[in-house]
Amino acid sequence: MTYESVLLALSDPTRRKVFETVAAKPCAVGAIADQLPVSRPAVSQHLKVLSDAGLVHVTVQGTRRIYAARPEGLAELRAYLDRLWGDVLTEFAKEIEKDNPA
Amino acid sequence: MTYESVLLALSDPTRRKVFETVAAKPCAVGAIADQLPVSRPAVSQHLKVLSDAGLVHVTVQGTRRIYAARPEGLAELRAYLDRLWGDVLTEFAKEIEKDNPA
DNA sequence: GCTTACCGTAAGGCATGACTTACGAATCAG
DNA sequence: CTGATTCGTAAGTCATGCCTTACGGTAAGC
Repeated sequence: MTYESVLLALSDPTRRKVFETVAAKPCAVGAIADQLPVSRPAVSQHLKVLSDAGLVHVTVQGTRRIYAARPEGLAELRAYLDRLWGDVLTEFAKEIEKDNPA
Repeated sequence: MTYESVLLALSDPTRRKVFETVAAKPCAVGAIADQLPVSRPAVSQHLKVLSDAGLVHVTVQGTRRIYAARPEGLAELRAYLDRLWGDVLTEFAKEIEKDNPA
């Protein structure tokens, strides 16, 4: 939902791998777990965190649940980074100007 | 250095606040701690993590150390996000096309 | 209906991480 | 040279997080 939850969700390596997997191609839980060195429940828990952060969404398909990436989640984080990027560049320019006075 | 360390560094709320503070204006350690509900050593430890991630750099000034934000650190993370953004949008487009066949 | 496949949740263990206080090093003021 | 300021690091505590196994619930196949 917020960029803070997105940041926290993507900070874990295996959870980030889970997201990258579904970002490349929508996938069922078991299929994701097969490609990772963790158990299926672990993947399920990671998917819950990603879902709460708004990074993925589910579509039920029989007993299987297909998870897919959601653009809005990443957009949230990108907006925050762009904001921060502006501040950093502004301060960086001031510093350069201080070293090279007109 | 890597986008992974940057992601991890910015995942903590107070550490993120520390970075936002120096991003707005270069600052000494004590001055940062005064604006936060944590002790000065805690800020020092956060600054070390931020420094290892390449997000800040130091300039010694007598006994004081002025920390400032470093654009390259954020650039690393932005590049990773843009890469991910491309994958997500591509998959998103496929999904739309599947629902609205030509 | 009964079995099988797929999945979420609960409970517990174990490592990691964030914070504190205490201490030591380095610099400036007097 | 002494005292004061500023800071980094060490040691220890305590919470949080990630993973595991165990269980229950739902849908498909025969």
